[in-house]
Amino acid sequence: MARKSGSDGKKTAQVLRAAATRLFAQYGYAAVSMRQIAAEVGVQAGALYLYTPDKQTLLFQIMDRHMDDLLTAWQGESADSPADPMARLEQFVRFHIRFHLQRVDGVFIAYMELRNLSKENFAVIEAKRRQYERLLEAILQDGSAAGRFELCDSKLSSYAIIAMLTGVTTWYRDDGRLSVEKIEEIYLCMVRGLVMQGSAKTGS
Amino acid sequence: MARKSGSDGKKTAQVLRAAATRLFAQYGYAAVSMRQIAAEVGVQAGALYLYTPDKQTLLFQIMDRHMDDLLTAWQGESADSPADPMARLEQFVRFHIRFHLQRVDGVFIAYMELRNLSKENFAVIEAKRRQYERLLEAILQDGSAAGRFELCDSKLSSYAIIAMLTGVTTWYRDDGRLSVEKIEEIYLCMVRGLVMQGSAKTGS
DNA sequence: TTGCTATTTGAACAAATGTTCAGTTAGTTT
DNA sequence: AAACTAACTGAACATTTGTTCAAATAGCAA
Repeated sequence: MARKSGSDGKKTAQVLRAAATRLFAQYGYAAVSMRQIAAEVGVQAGALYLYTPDKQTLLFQIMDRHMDDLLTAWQGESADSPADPMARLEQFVRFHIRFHLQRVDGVFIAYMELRNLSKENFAVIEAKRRQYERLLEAILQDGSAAGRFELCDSKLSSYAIIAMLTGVTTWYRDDGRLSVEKIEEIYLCMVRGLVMQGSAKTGS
Repeated sequence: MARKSGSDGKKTAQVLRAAATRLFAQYGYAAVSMRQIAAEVGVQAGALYLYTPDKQTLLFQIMDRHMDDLLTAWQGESADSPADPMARLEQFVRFHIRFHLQRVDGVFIAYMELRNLSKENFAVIEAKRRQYERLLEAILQDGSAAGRFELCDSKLSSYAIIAMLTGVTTWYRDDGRLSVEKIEEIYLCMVRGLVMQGSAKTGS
């Protein structure tokens, strides 16, 4: 019935976002209640409505922030992009794996909870996902036009590469047998093979 | 309060499974109620408990049946497996894409609803998923041992290939620009490049 | 026709849900 | 010290949830 000692709105907002992200990733949006999230934050459910108009907006803002962070981080990363398409592809692959392994919960939600978004919210997130996918597609098309790649199909190659790269988050463990650097190397190796397919044919 | 005219338990059971599969895939297990499933079946919620002990078991049985169908179908498909590892890999890739595109809802649930399974149910499904993944890993290892593949990493190659193949279900449309056959060819091409990566290096 | 079985209805039950808000206390400003 | 604002509590609200089960009807066998 009272304000808690030491309460700080900014701090609570951050704790709320982190708690909601973790619980949505672990159990799923619809399976987690506002009361559960509140308990994790250390407040009552009613207090959450000081920080979010409703549960749907809470989910949307987590996903939207994740996509914005991803696109912004790539913009910074690619500011000094090399000219060589293979080097740019390498830059993208390393970036994708590194960024995603640092935000496994956010990535998980961004891919798993699309169905729980309202139509309008879905459209916003979908547009940003397509924007990110087009980044890779552009790299692939440039490389193909420059004769550096021999793609099986431009669009499907970008779908396939994104799928395999994002798939890393489904099995990666911090204490696993492979470091992030090693995983980057191995996935780079596989992606090179995938985009250089034509050379593989002539080599056999 | 009465039995419906023309009611047939076997038929209702099949309709229930199909309706639950479609609704779980479209909205998610936790977001769909037994009343919604019942409405889709054309009965009241109480009637569902003649066919399933509870909601969790309904989900589990859908996922379990899907995995059983997948493993059984592969067993039939690979009964006359060619000896050449590349041909066997091709067989697997075609099979995976074809099977998954014929059961998009089932596939979706099998991958998306793991979190909603109880511990015991999860263990059962997880074991079958690993069994399927090992099928591909065995093909890759045999090909590598025979000198036909030059893998970047045996285990990660199988993870990456499964991820990209399964990812097809996230964008495929029946009326899209590509036929299932064409998709198979393109993904085969990409998978070949991925497993022949070493040859690509020496070719450059 | 009678008796039995199968299949369903419809309401009940206990519990949980998202959201609201008057009231209370902590922190800040005057 | 007083006044104001911020941050929370706790209960209420309407609704929904999974599940149960007595009763009713349809289908089938004798």
